[in-house]
Amino acid sequence: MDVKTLCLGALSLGDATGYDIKKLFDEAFSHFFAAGYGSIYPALEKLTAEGKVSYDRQQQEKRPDKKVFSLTPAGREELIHDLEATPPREKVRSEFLVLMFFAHLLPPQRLAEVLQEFLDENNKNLKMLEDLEKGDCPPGIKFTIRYGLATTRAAVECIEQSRDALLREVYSTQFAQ
Amino acid sequence: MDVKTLCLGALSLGDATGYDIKKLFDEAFSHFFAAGYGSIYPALEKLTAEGKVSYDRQQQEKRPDKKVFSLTPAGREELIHDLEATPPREKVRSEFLVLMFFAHLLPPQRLAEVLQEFLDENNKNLKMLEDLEKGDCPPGIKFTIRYGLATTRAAVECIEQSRDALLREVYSTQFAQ
DNA sequence: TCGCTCATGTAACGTGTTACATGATTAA
DNA sequence: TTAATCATGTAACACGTTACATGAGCGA
Repeated sequence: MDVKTLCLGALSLGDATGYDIKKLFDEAFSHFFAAGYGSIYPALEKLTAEGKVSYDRQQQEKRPDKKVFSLTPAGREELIHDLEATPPREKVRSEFLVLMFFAHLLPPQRLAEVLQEFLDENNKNLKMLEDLEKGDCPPGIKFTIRYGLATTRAAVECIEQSRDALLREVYSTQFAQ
Repeated sequence: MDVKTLCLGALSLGDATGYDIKKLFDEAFSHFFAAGYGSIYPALEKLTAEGKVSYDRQQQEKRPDKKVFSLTPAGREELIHDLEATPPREKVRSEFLVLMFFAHLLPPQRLAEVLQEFLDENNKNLKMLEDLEKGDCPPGIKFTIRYGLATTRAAVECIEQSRDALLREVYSTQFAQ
């Protein structure tokens, strides 16, 4: 599953421009899939070439032209087949946990900063998810929001509970060096 | 931060072969960073060329030769500088949540399977983490284990609580199509 | 006037994935 | 006899990231 599939998915919710799709990645998809313009626009181009999406060029006053993309029937089929064939995986790449793993190699002040920054980041994400939760949406989408809330809250609680002890212990134990 | 940095980190725990390092990725690092032989061996080669690791070739009876790598002083410095310069990010790529987001496009049976498979996978990871938790290790490492346990348990609970309602609701609501 | 929103895209680069290739030993 | 463990590596490919390039309108 790649950015192309997610673009098909985005368009299954309604017609959209590349710009609109990017916003979807930054909002509704943000806690489980990332993509930037550099992968979205080429993906839409490939999908167009494959006949899985089509677009309508719309001229605008005082704005650059828009390409409003729509899913074609072939695109909808492709999306459904992709989804059916995708095993439910989850891959985390956490630079935060790498830093924690090697916490004893960081200067104490930096370790404290790292914990605070990560906590702030998570709280920001929590706010975004809480806002999303208020909206009305299909049960599948609602589920992704609740899942994000549950795991992020668990992360925040875990850090808040361990932080002080961690800062004290890391530099007093002699495992390192 | 890339596989090279993680290899330096692995070697900061003690000398090791590429094969040993792969095991570390599959065990202690597995819930926050992935790497296969195809990225580990080339990383060790580059680090050798840069003078950040060195190796001792050990002949073995009935086994292929081993290259036992060690961190050089330059490598240890590089590791520390890398860690200090790394912002605490976390990136999730969850094909599972993509499937949930578009749950209404999956056949009911497949949706049930997907939920079960993902739950099984998480329970397997929980067991691995629970085993790791029993061992004695530095506080930073202990923290990564507890963090993994906390977030994975939250995920499992969230799925168990929502699963039945989700399976019922997804196909009865009319948001889709 | 500063920064944000709208709007599209390219090109170079870095990185990682996958499959392949080899092969003996050992425990079930 | 099957699968797992030990042990190393390569090559092609896919994919995504980053930085760059452009530019008007609008609200604070």
